[in-house]
Amino acid sequence: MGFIIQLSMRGGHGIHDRGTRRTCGGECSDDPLRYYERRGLLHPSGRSPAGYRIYNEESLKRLRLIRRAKEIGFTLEEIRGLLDLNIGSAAACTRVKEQAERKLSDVEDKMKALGSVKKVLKELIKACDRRRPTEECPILKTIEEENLESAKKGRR
Amino acid sequence: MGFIIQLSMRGGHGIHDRGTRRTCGGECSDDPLRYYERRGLLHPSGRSPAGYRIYNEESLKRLRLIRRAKEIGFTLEEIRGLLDLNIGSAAACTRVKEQAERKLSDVEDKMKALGSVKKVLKELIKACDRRRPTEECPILKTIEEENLESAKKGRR
DNA sequence: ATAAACCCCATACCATGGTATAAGGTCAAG
DNA sequence: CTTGACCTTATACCATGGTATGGGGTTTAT
Repeated sequence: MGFIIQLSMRGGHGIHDRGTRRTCGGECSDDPLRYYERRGLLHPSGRSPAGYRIYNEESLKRLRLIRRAKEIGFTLEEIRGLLDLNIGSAAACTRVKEQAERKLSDVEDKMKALGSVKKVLKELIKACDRRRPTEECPILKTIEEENLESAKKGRR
Repeated sequence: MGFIIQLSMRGGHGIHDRGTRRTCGGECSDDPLRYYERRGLLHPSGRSPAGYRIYNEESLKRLRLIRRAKEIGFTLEEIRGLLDLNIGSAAACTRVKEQAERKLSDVEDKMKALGSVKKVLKELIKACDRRRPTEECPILKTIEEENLESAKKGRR
């Protein structure tokens, strides 16, 4: 029924070859998987008689979801929250959407903060170009004086 | 000559009052100062006979520079680099400007990446609104399938 | 049957920017 | 001359998302 995703690489026992790296079917490296398990994001569907983790198609789907969500910018904690909503249920949709909206507003905040920073940096660089040869560095001089409240407010 | 910036707050010895917080002239709390010292960013100009750190006006200027630069988004390592260029010297200006330009390009990369993420999130939320009541959550469904190469490429 | 290649677990370590704690020394006021 | 508030040091801990190491068991190919 279940199949064993090809896992690890960081051989055990003594002087084994430790340089090699393998991925589970090209899907991911071993340790993050265990790390996700510790964090409560992904549990194997069972264990083989020898104690090896067995993952099924459902786990694989979960894993893909985890990695997509991570790319989108959700933290592992947030992803755990999403997964805990019970993926299949239509009722969870509203809460998932709320999460996505929160994340969207986070992203917008971060972009705004970065925007202020960008403006400051551009001004600093321009000041450098206006500098006369004997003057001291206007970037450092400006950084010392500048009031960056705008940039600070942009932060979340 | 030198003066002692009012430092700490997290009293020592036993059952002292540990709740109070004081700042060095309203400038900063104690421990970050020591942390910057360990990281090589800010050194006291000397020590009092009892071994207390003594900071002068120059240190204070450096400290303000550190904090501004941090707001702009430089890491402590980068700031150490800036400070090592020898602030006063006009010759350092070119290198400082180069750093600022690198940082600007970092910031632009990050904004681009966030832009992709934002687009994806908006699409997901819209998909939710189009959902018929019996359907399962389109966000989770989409996350499972979505190819986010564009978002990945935007990363630095 | 033996070695390579893989798995298990527990623990420690990485960077980042600090905060918290313990166990003391110093200093000024009362 | 004691008390409280401040300073010193060293070390451990926080979150975040993992990677590395050591010591051992299993499975597979030759």
